[in-house]
Amino acid sequence: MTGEPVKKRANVRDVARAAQVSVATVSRVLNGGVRVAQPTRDRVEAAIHQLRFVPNSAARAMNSGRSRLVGALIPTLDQTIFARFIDALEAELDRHSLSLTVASTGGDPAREYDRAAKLLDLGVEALVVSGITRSAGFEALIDRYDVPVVATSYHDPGYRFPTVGYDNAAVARLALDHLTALCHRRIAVLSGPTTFNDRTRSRVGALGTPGLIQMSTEFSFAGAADGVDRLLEQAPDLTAILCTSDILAQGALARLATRGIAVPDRMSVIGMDDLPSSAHVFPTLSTVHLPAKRMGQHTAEAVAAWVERGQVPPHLCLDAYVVHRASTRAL
Amino acid sequence: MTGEPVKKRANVRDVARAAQVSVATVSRVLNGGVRVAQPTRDRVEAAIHQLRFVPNSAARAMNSGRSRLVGALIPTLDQTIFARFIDALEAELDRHSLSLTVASTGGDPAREYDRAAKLLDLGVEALVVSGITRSAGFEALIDRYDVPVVATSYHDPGYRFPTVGYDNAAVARLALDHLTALCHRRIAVLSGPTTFNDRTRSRVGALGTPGLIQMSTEFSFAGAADGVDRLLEQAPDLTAILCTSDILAQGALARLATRGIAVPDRMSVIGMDDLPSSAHVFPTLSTVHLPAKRMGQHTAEAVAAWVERGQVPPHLCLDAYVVHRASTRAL
DNA sequence: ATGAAAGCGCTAACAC
DNA sequence: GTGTTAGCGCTTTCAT
Repeated sequence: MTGEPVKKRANVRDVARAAQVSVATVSRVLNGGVRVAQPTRDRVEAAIHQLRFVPNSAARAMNSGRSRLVGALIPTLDQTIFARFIDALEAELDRHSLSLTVASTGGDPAREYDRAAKLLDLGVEALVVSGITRSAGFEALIDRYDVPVVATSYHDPGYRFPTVGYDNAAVARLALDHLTALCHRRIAVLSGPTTFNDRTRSRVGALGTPGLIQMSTEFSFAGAADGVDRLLEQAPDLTAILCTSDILAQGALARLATRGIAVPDRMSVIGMDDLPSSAHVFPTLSTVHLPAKRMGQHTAEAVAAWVERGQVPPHLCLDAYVVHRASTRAL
Repeated sequence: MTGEPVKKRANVRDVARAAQVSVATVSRVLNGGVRVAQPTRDRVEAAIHQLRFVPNSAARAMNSGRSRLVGALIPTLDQTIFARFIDALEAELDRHSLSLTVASTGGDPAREYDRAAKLLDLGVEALVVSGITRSAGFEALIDRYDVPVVATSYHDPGYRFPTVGYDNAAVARLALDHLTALCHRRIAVLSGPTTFNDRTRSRVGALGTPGLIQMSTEFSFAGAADGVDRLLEQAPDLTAILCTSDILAQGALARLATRGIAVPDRMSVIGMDDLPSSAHVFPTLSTVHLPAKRMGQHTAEAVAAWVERGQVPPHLCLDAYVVHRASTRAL
């Protein structure tokens, strides 16, 4: 058996030969910018198509120092609000010919550090992270690799890395104002754990009004159900529950329904996030709209401007607003 | 100003020099396998730590032909069931030191082709796709790059690429059997669009029982609401609605609540997917559990075995089962 | 405008 | 066991 001539992928050399030019010229037409005579360029392009040539991205990355890879460190994909963000981020990065590599951290700074290191070793050109709480070594890591970092889901002009997100404290106040404007006074705040979660912490922290009952539970539907039970036991005369996320609010809604407590007649409920489902649960959920999709797009723009043109993006505060639906009403 | 000596990243050569060995030896300790004398290895490792050496992955990829990158083409991240899958896939791939690069296709084969081509150019070692419907050129593309492909969310032993998923037809029948066992006879099937979606098509197709009313709507809460309205108009004597996904079922539940139709007293509703939220909506949703998380783990294992050891994975059918909750009951 | 040639950082033959 | 050396496929000076 004569070994069949394994048809290898064409490389610049093959293209150069076919187009009767040098590899440098091939490289020039590959990467725009430089001027190449039209006839020459045509010949090269013909050869590229004919040989089905596709530049090897590892080789390209090695020489140019550009991997066209962006890494995203998210607490979890398994949560609508982050998934929406990532979905939009990916779509927009693609428009800049950048690919998105994801890594989940479980919201744990130590894991974030590990995964960041791996992503950096992989050669990502930029990192997208969530919130502003970092592990100790993170900044040193970034300094070492000298790579752009954009922090999301949070707006903090004082943060070392550019932030693209919302003012979580303001978001919480928006929800509270909505309830107080509806004359509610006996209000409870139902939140997820604040450990490791600066977004939740900011939201809860902004609600330091005396008279508010705070309740922290596991971040899940089940957690919300449990939280509602404990809340009702502790303060039977409650008239409104402010949840720091729609997941919690939806869980609370379901629990209240089970317990036969009419919403909004006997209890008002408001969430934050404005998940797509929130407009369709029963009763439809009043909430603070957070532009996760736009955040993904803006983040992609910020990253692209930074890696493509070296423009460090400004901090960006996306605005949130209350969506008044059926789960809240005036007392 | 004398240009500050920009401290470049150390490379194998630097390590070799520091450890007083050759680059080949450094490479050997970097990639296990070959035997290196312990004292030598110790010296090399010391040098690596001291110089904070991290192998350049582009260079490594170029020489070894291994990028350690896996690409996933999903219809959308912005849907819990896919997000859960990706979350698990990513976590498990990480355990094999593989990174996950995602690309969303919107469920459109043409876009899938485009994104696949980009991912392949990027140098991914394997591709994870959803379902078994591919664009015309897809297979040719795969042949050209000769890269492993694993199809998910679908089990079809006859498919060209290994599938890891569930038997969608059986899943649908499970739901139908549940309803008929509860003596329901006037049953409607509410599904999303079947164009481009072979999973939905299989589910609906398996339900060819005469007497079933089929209704296709947009895949969303709003679509479900609309579908319920049309269904009720068309067949007021309906006693059960079988939805091809929990999203649709939850939308139906909300709509029925709005219309004052008691579930399950006047209408039973069953979904498919078993989203985490389904156990907590009101009433809790009966559904067919689909192991999205386990699918992610198995898919990662299949991919890893293939790229690491050349083992083409077998088709895998994960089992689904009915979860009987409060939204269905016997007539 | 184009070509020649020098690497980029690493792996893998092949030698000793 | 360890070292030498030749590339991998591309980008990038530097000539011409």
